[in-house]
Amino acid sequence: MSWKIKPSFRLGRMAAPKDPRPCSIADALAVVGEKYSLLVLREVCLGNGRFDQLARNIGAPRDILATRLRRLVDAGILTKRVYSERPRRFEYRPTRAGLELEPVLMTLKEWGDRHLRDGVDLPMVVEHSCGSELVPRVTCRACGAPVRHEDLTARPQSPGWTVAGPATS
Amino acid sequence: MSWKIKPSFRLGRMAAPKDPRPCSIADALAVVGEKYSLLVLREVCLGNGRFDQLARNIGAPRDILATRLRRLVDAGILTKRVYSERPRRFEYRPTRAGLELEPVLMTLKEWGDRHLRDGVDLPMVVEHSCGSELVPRVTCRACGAPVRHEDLTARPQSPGWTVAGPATS
DNA sequence: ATGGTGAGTTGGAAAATCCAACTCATCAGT
DNA sequence: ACTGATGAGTTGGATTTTCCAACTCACCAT
Repeated sequence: MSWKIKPSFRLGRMAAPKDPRPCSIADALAVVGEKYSLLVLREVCLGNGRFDQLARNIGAPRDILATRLRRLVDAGILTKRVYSERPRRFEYRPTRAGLELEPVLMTLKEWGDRHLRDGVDLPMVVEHSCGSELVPRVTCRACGAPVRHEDLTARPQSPGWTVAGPATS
Repeated sequence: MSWKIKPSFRLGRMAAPKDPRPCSIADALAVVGEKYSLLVLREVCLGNGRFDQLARNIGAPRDILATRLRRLVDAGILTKRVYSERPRRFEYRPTRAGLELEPVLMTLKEWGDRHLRDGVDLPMVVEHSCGSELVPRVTCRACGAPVRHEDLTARPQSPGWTVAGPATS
């Protein structure tokens, strides 16, 4: 019998690392990127923080929901608090860090409103304290201009970052 | 032998619908919420649109990556274009809709920078055309104020939306 | 004693992911 | 002509997650 040499060993090719880039996007997704996690946050931000409400409103299997809640509490995004002793009942609420994810949710919602709404059912309306409907816009903190792809340049200063220059279709 | 009656039938309890809420966040996540999808978008926005680059930079299994790319192309977020006949080679690029997800990415990145960076490896820097480092901020389009949870009120006008009032930890 | 609610847990089936290796076409070097 | 490399995937099998319905446990109401 003859041996087939593993191609990986023919030349000492390095094993590919899992996520080569030190990236806050990847890290954030590792925390809130699993299925249902952001929907949990949506509900919790709306004040619907009880297990059964969450299961119903999100449509998530109860066991999965339970593990997501554990994870989000561990990650410091949610807190679990007792709202009734005897019978013991709990409620999940967003922490500060959790609330600060709301802009992400709103930005995603706005994208969905523009690209995915079919005209049949209207998007939910969120009202801003200024009196008008909230249409979130992502701006540059320094100059205040809306963020558009054309205005961005990635600077690969941390090692592990290589870019090929801006891309447009 | 005695029958155990399914509790679901004891009282005519309605089967729980999958996602009861008509929600743009849920819809958006159905498109870009699967594992790796947003990382693909990150790379593609950086101009790294080739299969092997994507696989390396993201650390995704090649088969999964292939199905994600198909999905993102189908959803109109990416286009696949030939950059070389003979040998036939392809490249993925963001569409307009894809580019418009970049603010979501940047907002997520900013959250990660603030909450997840450990000080060991620095966050990647994105430069805005105004000259300073981009720190994205989500604002209300109407009044320009930064979006904070305290200033938001959900108006459940579409059916299926019930909220319990704002929540804070 | 029976039923209901809230917050989960359990067990088994179904689906998705992971991984290394394989394909196929083409080019580059010797 | 052969050997090796590159790009863009595909394939088969093991592992991990998800899904689902039912079950638990504690308490309250009738």
